[in-house]
Amino acid sequence: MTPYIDITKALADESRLRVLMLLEQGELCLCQLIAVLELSPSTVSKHMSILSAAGLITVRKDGRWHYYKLAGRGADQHVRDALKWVRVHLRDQPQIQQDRDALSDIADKSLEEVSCCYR
Amino acid sequence: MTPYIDITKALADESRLRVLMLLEQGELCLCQLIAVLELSPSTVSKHMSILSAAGLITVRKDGRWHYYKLAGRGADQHVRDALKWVRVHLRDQPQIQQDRDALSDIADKSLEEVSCCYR
DNA sequence: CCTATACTTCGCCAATCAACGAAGTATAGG
DNA sequence: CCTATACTTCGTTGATTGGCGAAGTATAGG
Repeated sequence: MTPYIDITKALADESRLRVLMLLEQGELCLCQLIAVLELSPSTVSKHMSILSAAGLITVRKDGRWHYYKLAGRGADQHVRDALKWVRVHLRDQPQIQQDRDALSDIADKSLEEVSCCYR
Repeated sequence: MTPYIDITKALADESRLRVLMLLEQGELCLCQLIAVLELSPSTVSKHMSILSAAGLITVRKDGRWHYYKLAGRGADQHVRDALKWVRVHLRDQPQIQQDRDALSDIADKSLEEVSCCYR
């Protein structure tokens, strides 16, 4: 049952659900998630490793930047169904809308500008 | 987001997932769940209150016996979709099959006989 | 190389959680 | 009433978890 419990545990945290909904907008790099969630780099990084271990997201590393996106076509059906539940049911939550707004404020900026969270 | 997080948290525990799959077989009373899970009455009772608070199950009290069943037609769509994910993806897990076997061993017995777990 | 920087890992802390047994509640049956 | 019993609530304990900052890793750009 471990892979299934990894998924339900990964989903059992508000910050991680917010991340998954943010990734609906497309691939994002860690510093952008940090900027929206307003959590420390180490905390967000840990969240991403939990989501990744559960198979819910994948990582692409391009130089110094790590880009995360939702698991897609290649993922197991139970992963895709779990993501669908999140997508369908959290869609209209105020917090999610607020995060989307915060993300679009960041969208204009360059990653160098966003990653000021490290300084 | 609270009602959604209540659901994901409720699902983020192996014993509770086992309970939900047991309830696929139909309404069960606490002593039967205790017998299959082999956990203490107080622990199982707490699990049931978490599942109930999340809206995943309902309770019917008949005298001394408390019967639990999965939330059905009347439940919110997010609850029903969550239960569907559990049902579809845990169906073939060895632990779940094992629990079903243990339950069918109990099925013949009267509740009075099963509830010996209290003595 | 060397520095700056994007991210990860580690160690710590406070909060939460699953488990239990003991005590409490409620109901069935004398 | 009174007892037995099915379940819940409470208090405790050990384990897990989310958060952070400090230290470590890896890459881009001089």
